[in-house]
Amino acid sequence: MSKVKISKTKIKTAKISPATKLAGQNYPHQKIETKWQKVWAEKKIYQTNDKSSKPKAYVLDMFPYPSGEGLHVGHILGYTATDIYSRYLRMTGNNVLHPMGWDAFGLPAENFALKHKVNPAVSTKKNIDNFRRQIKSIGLSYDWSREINTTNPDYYRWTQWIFLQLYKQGLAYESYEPINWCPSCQTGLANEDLEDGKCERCGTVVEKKPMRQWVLKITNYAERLLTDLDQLKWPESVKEAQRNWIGKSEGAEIDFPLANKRHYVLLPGFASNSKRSFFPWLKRELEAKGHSVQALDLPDARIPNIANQIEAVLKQVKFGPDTILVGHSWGAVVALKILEKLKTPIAGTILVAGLIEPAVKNRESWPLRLIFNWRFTWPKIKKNAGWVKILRDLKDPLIADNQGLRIQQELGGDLIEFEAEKAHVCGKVEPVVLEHCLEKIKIFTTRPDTLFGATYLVLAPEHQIIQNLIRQPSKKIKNLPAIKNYLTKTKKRTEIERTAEGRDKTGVKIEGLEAINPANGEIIPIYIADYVLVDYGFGAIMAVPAHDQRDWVFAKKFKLPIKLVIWDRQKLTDKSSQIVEDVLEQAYVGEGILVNSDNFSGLSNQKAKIAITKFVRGHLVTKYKLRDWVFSRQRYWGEPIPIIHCANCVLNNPVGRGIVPVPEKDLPVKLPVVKSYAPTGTGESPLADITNWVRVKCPVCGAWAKRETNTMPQWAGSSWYYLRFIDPTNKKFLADPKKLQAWLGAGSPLRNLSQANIGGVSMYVGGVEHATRHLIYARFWHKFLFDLKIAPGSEPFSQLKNQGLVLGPDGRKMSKRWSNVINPDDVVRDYGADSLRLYEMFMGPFEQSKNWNSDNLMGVRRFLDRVWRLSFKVSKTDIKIASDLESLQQKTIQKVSQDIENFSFNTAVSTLMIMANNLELAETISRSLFKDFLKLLAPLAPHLTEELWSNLGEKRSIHLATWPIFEPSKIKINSFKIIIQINGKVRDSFQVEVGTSEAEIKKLALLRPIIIQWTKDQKISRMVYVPDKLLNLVLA
RNA sequence: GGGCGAGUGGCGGAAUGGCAGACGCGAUAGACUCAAAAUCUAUUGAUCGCAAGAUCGUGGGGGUUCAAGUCCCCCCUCGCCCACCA
Repeated sequence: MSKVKISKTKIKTAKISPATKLAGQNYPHQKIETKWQKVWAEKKIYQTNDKSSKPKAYVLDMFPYPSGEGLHVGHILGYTATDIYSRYLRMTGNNVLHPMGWDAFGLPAENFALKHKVNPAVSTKKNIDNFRRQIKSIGLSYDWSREINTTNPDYYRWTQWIFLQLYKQGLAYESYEPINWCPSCQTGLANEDLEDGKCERCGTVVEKKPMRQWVLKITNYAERLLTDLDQLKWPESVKEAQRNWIGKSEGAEIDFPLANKRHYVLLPGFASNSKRSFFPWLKRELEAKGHSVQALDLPDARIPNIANQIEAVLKQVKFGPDTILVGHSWGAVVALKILEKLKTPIAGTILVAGLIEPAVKNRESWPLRLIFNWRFTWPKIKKNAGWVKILRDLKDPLIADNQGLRIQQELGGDLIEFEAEKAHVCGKVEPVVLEHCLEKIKIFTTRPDTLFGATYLVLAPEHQIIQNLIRQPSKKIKNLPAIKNYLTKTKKRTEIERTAEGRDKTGVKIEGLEAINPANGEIIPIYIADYVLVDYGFGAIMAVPAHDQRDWVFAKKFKLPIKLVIWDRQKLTDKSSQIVEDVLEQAYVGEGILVNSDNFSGLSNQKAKIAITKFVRGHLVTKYKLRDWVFSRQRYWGEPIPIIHCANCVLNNPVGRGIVPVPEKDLPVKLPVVKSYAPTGTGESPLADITNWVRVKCPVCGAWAKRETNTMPQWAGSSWYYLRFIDPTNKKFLADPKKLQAWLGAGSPLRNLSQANIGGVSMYVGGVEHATRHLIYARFWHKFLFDLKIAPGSEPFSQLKNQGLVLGPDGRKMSKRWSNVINPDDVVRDYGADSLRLYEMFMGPFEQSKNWNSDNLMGVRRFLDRVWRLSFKVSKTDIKIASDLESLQQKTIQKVSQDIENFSFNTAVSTLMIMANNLELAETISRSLFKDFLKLLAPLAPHLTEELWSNLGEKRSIHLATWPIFEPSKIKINSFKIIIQINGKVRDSFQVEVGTSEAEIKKLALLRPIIIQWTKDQKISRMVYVPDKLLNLVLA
């Protein structure tokens, strides 16, 4: 799960102070540490018992991606913290689940393997062994009986199982949309895998490439992913990052009709004519908008002769680039046949309740089945059709249900499925037909209140209208070369160049195409500009330069009109309507009152949002920046997607596209072991070449079929692993629901959340870099499993902490490039695991980034040596403890407990240092006092404390002992110091007995010589007394 | 451009609005030692002063308060994340 990149050379490590500094009275860390690690493993003292009745706590680290570089000191920071926390919770009487595993599928392992010509399975195993050895060497208290590995078929069987459930719920689908393609890694990537338009792995600039992909519909969960954030005890920055990533914005979708006049040709259906159904109404409506309309009657309507019909149409109609052909039912078939005959393309084609096969419901004897030759020359039709819209009545009693999709497969275009006013779209009035006959540009805006100020439209270069424009150039477009030129330039520009260059706005006007502002009927120009993104909203915006800074800049550059429609209530004057550019120096984006907006002028802009949207028949909608999760990788080292493609099933049911999920009983679909797994670069996974693996009998029809050869992305296995730890060896299910309920169900006091019922891991710790990937993906899968009633709560991780970055001694990120990498193995060897652990905790606040400093490491080692020497001063039997030492002990218990609970490990360490310093002053140390001290230190330095504990004759491990109880009554204070301030400045202090009254203290203070000196000749106007602490004398 | 976080000795860092600098590192001096290391003891924010002590001091500027590192406003610097999202 880590982003650590694989190195090719051996890591150079930074120098740490030589071990010789340790000579003298120090403890033998190597001997002690290996000894106790062995004992703990043999006695299995960290194994978690599901059946225990103690309160449960699930403390989890983000499991590592086992890279070839080995464990990083940054990993250890997080792992040590959770280890201390787990040990503390155990000692305070909780049943703690604290497991570890390996997130081992993914690109880096595969790239590493390719480079070194070993199988990724082999190198991965080697890396895991090394990680495990290193982790064990620092004495972390994981329950190793629960170790999991995402590349193990017993594990990924359930990853595949979850995918199948997603598929069955319609949340996994095939897409052919252009996606991010990394030419170096030769695979598609999700949006989340990009950094600055570059591949997050290798830094190569990604391309947009259309290809077949599996995609997960995470967008269905956008709203829940957003709102449930409020209930999580997570760092605010991570929650904010997710809110940002989901990117909710509320606004309106509004249609801008095109201003150009068209010539509509309407063809009626079988046995019908231009006077029936919606034809007369549609003609009237279109003519009212200024278009010309020919509603034709076809000859021989009841026994159609296609040749005659085509001839009749061609005779009456002059087809040109402004023609829009509308065919209803059989008329749609005639329309296609006419398109076959045309020499030049028309503007667009609308097929209403159309068909292309004699697939008609309940009409076996339909005459056209026999007398018509159902063959079409599709490429010719496609070339001439212009834009295509296919309208299908969802309850059509005649036309077979698959015809809409079949036409789309042949012609492309938009398939609109709706419920007609009358069956088979035969109503006198069919608004959906009219709506799609009229050409318009749909835009999304968060500011419908500014609609009257929309002075032009801007389309993304990839917008459908522009694609159509290029394919079927209308003579009315006067600057086609300039448009083409701009599109080519945009294409060449990378994502980075598009966003860099100080965000200089570029664009080009479409000469000869105009739109109508639906609010005021003004005809406005249309521009193409790459600052509009195709995959957000509708890839088109209305530009309101007066109230949007980007539009402002663009309008200034292209000298477009700027029209003020909102103005500050305070500055509102009679002349507001003339303010515009000469006063405005930039867009006015604030709230205000509408001006220049017809009847809406005078309204507050908030109210106008709804009113204006309603006025232009727009809709209030919510949009999200979150995109669906591109889930295929064209690579070898990942979980195979459990899908079979069956050509035979396509024939039987074209709508199903021949996608057959692998039956659950056949899981796991094992990744085949092969010699060559290099990426092909063709957009196919290397698995495609493994013929005997790809070839498989279709589980539905039995014919030979092909396996899906794409694999899952690296983030699949980590999206549910925390569930598997709960029941890692379950053969029947991903985990026993009862155990899931026990460990993740809501209501555990340790989760300590105000809102109940979200459940989840009690404490989850890992790097902040997973804010928008792992942590969003896992929440998505968890919510999905929650909906399936498998997960017991709606959130996977109720509490999250991010460890800060551990930088090199030079303050730079640890990297072989700077030779500043600290190898934990060296530290463990020279200073011991306890020193390493304690040092990392002592470095600074847990969540802050900090530099490595070997001198400071030496400091904590000295502390441990001091504790070692203290043990020689311990009394044989319990002796009386001095009261001030006892008070200190109680304060230490309280502070260390609090600090561990709050992850303030640095101050916990310093508190223990203070205690040790005080113990050192004593001739002999009370046995019970020292034992309590060892317990407090045990979570932080488990080896040394275990050794000293056993030296005191204890037979049972200190880590199974009970945490000392804080007893405030034992804190005995006889006197305390009162600070005397004069005007807030400290001037004096003195000791007073406990119980001295306020009046007495004031009296004593005024008798002090220093105070007399400071206050002489001056009047004390006020005395502020803070009980037991301070007295402030305020002089007049 | 937006969001989040942070600015405190020579360094890492501590401080429920109540003695700024806990604890540790480093440094200086001393003890031990033939010597070194280790260990122990003392000192260690700056300035002035023989001293007692005084003044200044938590990025900068204002404010609230008897009292501000801490709360409020403005500004500067650094780090991280997101970024033409209409």
